[in-house]
Amino acid sequence: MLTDKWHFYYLWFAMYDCLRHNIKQRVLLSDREFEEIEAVTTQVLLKKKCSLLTEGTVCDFFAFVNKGCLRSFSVNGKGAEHIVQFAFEDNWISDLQSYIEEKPATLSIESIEDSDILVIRKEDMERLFHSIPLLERWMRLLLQNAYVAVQRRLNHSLSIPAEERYAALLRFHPDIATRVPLIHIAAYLGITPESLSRIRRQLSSK
Amino acid sequence: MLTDKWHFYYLWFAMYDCLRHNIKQRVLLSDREFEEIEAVTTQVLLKKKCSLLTEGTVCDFFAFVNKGCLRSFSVNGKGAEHIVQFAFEDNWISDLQSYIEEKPATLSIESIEDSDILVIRKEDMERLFHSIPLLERWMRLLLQNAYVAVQRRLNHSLSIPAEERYAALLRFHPDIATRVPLIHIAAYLGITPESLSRIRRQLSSK
DNA sequence: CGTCTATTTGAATGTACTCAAAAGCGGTGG
DNA sequence: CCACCGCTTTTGAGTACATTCAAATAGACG
Repeated sequence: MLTDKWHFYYLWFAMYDCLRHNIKQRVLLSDREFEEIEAVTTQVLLKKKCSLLTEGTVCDFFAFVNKGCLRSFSVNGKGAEHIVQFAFEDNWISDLQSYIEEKPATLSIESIEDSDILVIRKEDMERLFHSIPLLERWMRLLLQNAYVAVQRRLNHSLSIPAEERYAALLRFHPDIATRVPLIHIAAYLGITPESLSRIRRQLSSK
Repeated sequence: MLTDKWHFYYLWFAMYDCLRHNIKQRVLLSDREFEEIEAVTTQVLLKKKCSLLTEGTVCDFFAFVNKGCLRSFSVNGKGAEHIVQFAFEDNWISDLQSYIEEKPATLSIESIEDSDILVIRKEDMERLFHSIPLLERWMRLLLQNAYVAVQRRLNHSLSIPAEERYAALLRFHPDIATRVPLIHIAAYLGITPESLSRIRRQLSSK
């Protein structure tokens, strides 16, 4: 999972820039508080197609993507994968259900590209909640956002056809088509790779 | 929306029992704190098929269902309804997106049965967050749950066929088939009423 | 350059949809 | 209390669209 030869280089003071910026969007913390958070983060450098979480183990962490791209997914009885979330730069990813209930994860998390991740363990997170009460609010806001996003996605998956959903996805993430293999986007949209391929042809002929 | 002739009768001390019980599941509050919450709740008695929130108005409240059943739904361009949530007794409902961002709601909320609702307005809620810090945690936990639930539903809607999703819904809410019209359950599952009717026939022949 | 995987294409199949009509059910007023 | 009306649910037939399976092509990587 960890690699020694690697191509992300950070000046010591730049490694947490993205994380700080991300947290600042929701709550205002002091430098000391940021340092407290940074003290409990672990950097994980993942090569493409490496696993950060495997179904069946308890997910005891939150991961922040500094660089690269991860996906969380479940595998059904017939071996088909269903993608719950893509996490690009500046996004958080976890198996919340497993994290909260401390039960074996039903999701797996894997890198799609070589990725640079910051991980915070649950026990550290809980400690942070006590020493930095504002983080409770931060977490609430993060969850609110995540909830609204997944609800919108559910609604769309029920109400609009796959072709439009794909077009909307492209509008929101213009680079997803080049960065993420078609097979994963299909698994995200809930259709077969063949169908998505045909949808692409249709869209490009317009 | 409000009705004068009505068939829910409460002893003064029983009206908030269900609400207290619901909050106690997540955080431990003092009687004084409960009273503070109760002081800002408004009881709303809704007849069947009455509206609590209409698409386009800002949703500035959280509603708790004491008795009865509500649904939140969106209407797409072609007039088709898609149900986001059913809220039975002991459940919360709102248009979180509208509530959070204070923008016009994309959802509507309506009663399915005669219902007894407790409403808390956002401004009061924010005040409560300040005077009862534990409520911040309560809200976080509520959101965590809601998030996990909607994510599971999204995952199921992508990965398992409507027939199994309906069977699972019945296992979780055995009374939904009698309390909620087929047409709404179909709108919840994302299929046509005709298809759900055929699914019912198949299931009952087993 | 060759192998392995991802993507595209084609044809046949099946499932869910639409449209139309009949049956069932609940509520209302005579 | 019963007859009627409107709405919900069921049933049927034809259709459209996504899927499956199979094969060809294109791309990525050592």
